[in-house]
Amino acid sequence: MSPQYSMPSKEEKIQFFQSLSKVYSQDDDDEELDLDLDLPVPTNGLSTSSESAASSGAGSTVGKKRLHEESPADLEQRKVAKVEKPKKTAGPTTSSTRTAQSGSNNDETDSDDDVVFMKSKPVSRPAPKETKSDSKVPSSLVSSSSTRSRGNAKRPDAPERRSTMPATGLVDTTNIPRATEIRHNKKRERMIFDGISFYYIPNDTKNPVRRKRIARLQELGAVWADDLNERGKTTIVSYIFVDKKHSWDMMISYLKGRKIPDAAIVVNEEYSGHCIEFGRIVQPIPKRFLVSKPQTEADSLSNIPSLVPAKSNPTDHNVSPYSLKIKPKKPKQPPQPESQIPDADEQAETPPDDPPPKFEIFKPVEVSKPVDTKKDALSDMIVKSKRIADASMFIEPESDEEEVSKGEPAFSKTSMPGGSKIFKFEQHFLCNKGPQKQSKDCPNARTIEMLEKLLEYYELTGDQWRPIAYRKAIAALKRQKEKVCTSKEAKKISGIGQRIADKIEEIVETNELRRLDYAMDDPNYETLSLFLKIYGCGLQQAKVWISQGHRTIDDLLKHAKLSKHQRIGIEHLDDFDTRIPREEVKEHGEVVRSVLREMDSDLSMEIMGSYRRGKADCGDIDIMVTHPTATANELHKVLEDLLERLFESGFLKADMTSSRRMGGMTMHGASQLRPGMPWRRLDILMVPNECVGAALLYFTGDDIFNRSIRLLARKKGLKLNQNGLWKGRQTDANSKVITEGTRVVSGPDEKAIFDYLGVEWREPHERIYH
DNA sequence: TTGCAGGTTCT
DNA sequence: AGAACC
DNA sequence: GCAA
Ligand SMILES: O=c1ccn([C@H]2C[C@H](O)[C@@H](COP(=O)(O)OP(=O)(O)OP(=O)(O)O)O2)c(=O)[nH]1
Ligand SMILES: [Mg+2]
Repeated sequence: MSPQYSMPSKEEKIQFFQSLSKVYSQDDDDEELDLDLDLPVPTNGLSTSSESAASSGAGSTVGKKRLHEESPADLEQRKVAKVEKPKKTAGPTTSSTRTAQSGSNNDETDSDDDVVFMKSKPVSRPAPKETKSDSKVPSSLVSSSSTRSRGNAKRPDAPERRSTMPATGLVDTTNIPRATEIRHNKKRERMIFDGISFYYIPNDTKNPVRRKRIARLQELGAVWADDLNERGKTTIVSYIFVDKKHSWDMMISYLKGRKIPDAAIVVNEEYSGHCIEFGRIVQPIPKRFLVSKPQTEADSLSNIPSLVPAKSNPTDHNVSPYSLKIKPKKPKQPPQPESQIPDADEQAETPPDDPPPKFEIFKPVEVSKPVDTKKDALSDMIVKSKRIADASMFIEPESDEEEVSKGEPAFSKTSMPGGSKIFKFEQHFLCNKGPQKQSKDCPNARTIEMLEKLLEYYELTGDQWRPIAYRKAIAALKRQKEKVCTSKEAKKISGIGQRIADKIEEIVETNELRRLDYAMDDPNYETLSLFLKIYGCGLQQAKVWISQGHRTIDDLLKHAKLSKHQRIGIEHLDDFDTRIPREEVKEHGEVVRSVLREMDSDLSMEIMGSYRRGKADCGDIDIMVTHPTATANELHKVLEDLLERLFESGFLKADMTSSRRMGGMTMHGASQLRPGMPWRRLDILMVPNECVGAALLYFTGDDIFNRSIRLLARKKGLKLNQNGLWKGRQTDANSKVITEGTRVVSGPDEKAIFDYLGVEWREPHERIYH
């Protein structure tokens, strides 16, 4: 192994935000960029479609990710988060000024939150230099790339620990600093909004992000007005913030005839964050922040087009205008590592709050990795695991950890190839954990809910591993029968380490998580979440679109370059983002089954995926087609034939695997039961008989279970894939076979695989780990 | 410090 | 080769 | 982020 050199410049990575803000920055020397990207800025009414799109699905969940599969809790909170509509229900607050907390209509969820970052550091243009006092710390965001253009990026310093003030519902006027006499708030931030008052459209805190923004405005000195012109009162609104997805017209109707003060400046919701970044109130860039009355229909529409002018980038736009560092080489295998500098500064600073990893535009430039490590490491691991298995034969279970669970507890009988039995070693795998209870009555429901939000956030981050760690931790927590209250208790649970344990304790004690507040504050959070719901759009693509200035689905339709999948994904954003009732899944399956029957009576099929695991609703329809004797080649032809028939019947609406190469055995498309019904994602897999057992295992999932049991196989020196369980099989990073190896288990029996691996059999419905 | 599943398809 | 997805 |  070649250890040390592998630590290249992780700091090369640039925080997404940071780069974005740079792009946008109106700062001195950025002119050219501005031109280049010409950010469109949403705000106006062109976001219509995005609105519907956004509201249709989960408000804040990240689509695709197979994380939580819908729990009542999820729905609940989405509902809350979703409320948007410009209904004019500005609560009848009595006082003329409000606080985000008090105004919150639905705050039982989280009582208060104050976000504070950038504490003492004078935000205003920190000297470009990055106090490099210490070598190691890459200082969260800025640092590394800071050199380029000035570092005006947000530089969240260690957030000050905030006194956990309950601020119970009350109005808590303490939050409303008296303008004149206060220079800094308790967090010692400059009160940049001192003396201004603002009104929000809509003027409530139903939306969590909006609430956050309002709270920030207040923290920095602004006064939240109850009405536009507090008649006879002192407050005269100086700024009107129009929240995302609200157009000028919506604002007018929201105001119901009330007049906009002449002096008021109407800006979009991003403006406040922009000022905070700069550390002072800056002149709003018209195109970016000002919301104005559309001249004429035509005009308003044509305004936007400038967006992606014929400019450069249509295709490979290198994303940031600032050609960031770009990835040097990054040769091999791990396409993208990611996890990044975990802690470094994070924990170094204030333990409680983490560092805000913001979104990064580029992947970390991983540098070369020791290629050879893999083998060595692997063999080491195998050796080690063997040793452990032997040695620990009699150790009792106690701590189980890792992954897959083979169900067995301490003594299992299953015989192994080598005559070994299941021991502690295997128990470490998740598989072993029993099925989890339903989220409903779980004593840790609230904790889980919060951690899931954080998980969602980390997924937007691009970190490859942290989200997995969170999923495992959450899964472990779900399996607990008792409420976990302290970090000490939490840490005992396998899959939960110090960091998450601390968060659990914080959640239990304060019912909130500072890290989360911080995360939600990210201005691109929502846009990123929205784009990621599009089938065919992943994190990288979403970042590119955002860096190009796109903010709504409409922007994408009008100006972005879309792949075939993405186009379909956008057209059916709502459909694909909606889970399918079990009954409907079955109907789709029956359609396929009947067609298969016409083709060859020996063909059979099974509905796999979450359906087979017994879920009440599924994200898609997974179908496996088998034949007792057909060869792969024949199956391929069967698939072509099947698709043609399905297409003709009008059932199959799209084939996103169209250029299926010869020999293709899979199909990914969309089907529709009857006209008018939603399109559903349909996945078909043709499986030759000798692969059926492994395919059953694979296609039943869930994915975490698969990874777990595969890791176990690996630790036993075997390889498990959808075609079988192998010994001596080697593949390259690209999964091209290097050494065939021999298939140790083949055939239609999935149980044989469990047996060979020494994993206790688990029914499909017990294979859920997320 | 290091690994974290293994594969397919499209661009 | 990278990205998205199973 | 967790665990070895
Ligand atoms: O990264 C992955 C994704 C999926 N699978 C397997 C397990 C999964 O059960 C099956 C089908 O994938 P799908 O994405 O349809 O997941 P699901 O389990 O069926 O859940 P959903 O209800 O979201 O469709 O493919 C993996 O092995 N690895
Ligand atoms: Mg599925």
